[in-house]
Amino acid sequence: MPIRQPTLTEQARRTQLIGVTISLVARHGYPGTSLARIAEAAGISKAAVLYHFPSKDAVVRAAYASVLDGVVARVGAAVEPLAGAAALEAYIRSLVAYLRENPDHTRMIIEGLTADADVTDTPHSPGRTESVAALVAAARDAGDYRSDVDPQVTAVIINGALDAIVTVSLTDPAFDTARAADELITMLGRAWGR
Amino acid sequence: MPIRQPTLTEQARRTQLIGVTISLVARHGYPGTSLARIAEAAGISKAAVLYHFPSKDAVVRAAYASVLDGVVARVGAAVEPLAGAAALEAYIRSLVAYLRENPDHTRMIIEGLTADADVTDTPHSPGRTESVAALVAAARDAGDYRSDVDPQVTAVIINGALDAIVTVSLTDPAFDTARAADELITMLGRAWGR
DNA sequence: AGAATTTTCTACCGCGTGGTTAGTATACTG
DNA sequence: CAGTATACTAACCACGCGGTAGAAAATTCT
Repeated sequence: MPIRQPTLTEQARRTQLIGVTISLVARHGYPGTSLARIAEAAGISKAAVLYHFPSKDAVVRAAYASVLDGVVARVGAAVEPLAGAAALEAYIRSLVAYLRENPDHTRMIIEGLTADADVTDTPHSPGRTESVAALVAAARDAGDYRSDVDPQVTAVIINGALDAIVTVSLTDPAFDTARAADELITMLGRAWGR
Repeated sequence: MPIRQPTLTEQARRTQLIGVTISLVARHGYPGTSLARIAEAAGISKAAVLYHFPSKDAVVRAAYASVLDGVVARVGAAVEPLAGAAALEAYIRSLVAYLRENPDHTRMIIEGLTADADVTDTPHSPGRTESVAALVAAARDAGDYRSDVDPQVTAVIINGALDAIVTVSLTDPAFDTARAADELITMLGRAWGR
């Protein structure tokens, strides 16, 4: 038996630990999420947690990767079948919708992208700006957007606006995120459409 | 002697402590800024720090208030003499310029507005969205912007875009923040101007 | 049933945290 | 010169942190 196949309980525990870690980070932030709290929330001891993961940091990183996978899958599915400006609009709408539906994941991501610049430098998904810039460039090349649009700068603005929309919606549940997304799309259309 | 007037050294120590705290937060983030590190950076003992401030938290809060006062003063001076869309544009440009010139203050502010939602709830300047919304509404009422602009949503988008521009500029010094600010202003003008 | 392995717990370790206490130079003041 | 407020330091405290050691359950395999 050259490879170790994960046991059933192993799999279950890992997903459970990832789950409780996500909600803990959502509730208490990164620094407030200690090994003891993770263990307590999962109903096991600290040592048991470190039996399934090499370190507390690994648990948090696994949880972060998990939520990131989720949002990437959802947004990817929404964007992939489309092209041009429609793809960019699908990105905006699907991202806002997903994060609206999963506030815990949202908290986790927001905490994550402002991770301390201590030893571990930015896990800050490095390709996000580039991905959106590519969508903007595609919309331009498809003839939907003016040729003088700056994909890089526009992408930064779009992502910033999205983060703000989601962040506000966390503290103000009455905030209409779908409407805000539409407003952003309208702005983009008026500014760069042709 | 009903009121205590601060001594000269008292004043000096306080400003010094605030200064080192700002750079510490900028370098190591909020959680990485401990009382011992503040004391060491200032060249005095922990107890001496707590002699001038009631708690470590008070030091950090004072430092945060200090940088906030600075940016408010600068942006306020730039915005005040103007009106309509010009005031909003001055807000955008002066904010970006100030934060570009004071990266340490920027780090501090960015760390601060993502403060842990633990016990201390958001110091997240609550009036920022409202202030910008007021500027947008003023631009609308002055006839510079369409009457169907939504000040609240637009303010959220603007502030988010600004945060993103500043954040990117921190990790990518080559990023042209002034150009990005102009781009944002152009977008706003095309979308809502008349 | 018995052996082997997977999973878990209790107890502990060293460390860094924010904060306190007692004592001590210094300097100003009556 | 005595008295007092200022501005500090060294030592200490309790606590929560991530992580480890070894034994004890639980589970699975033969």
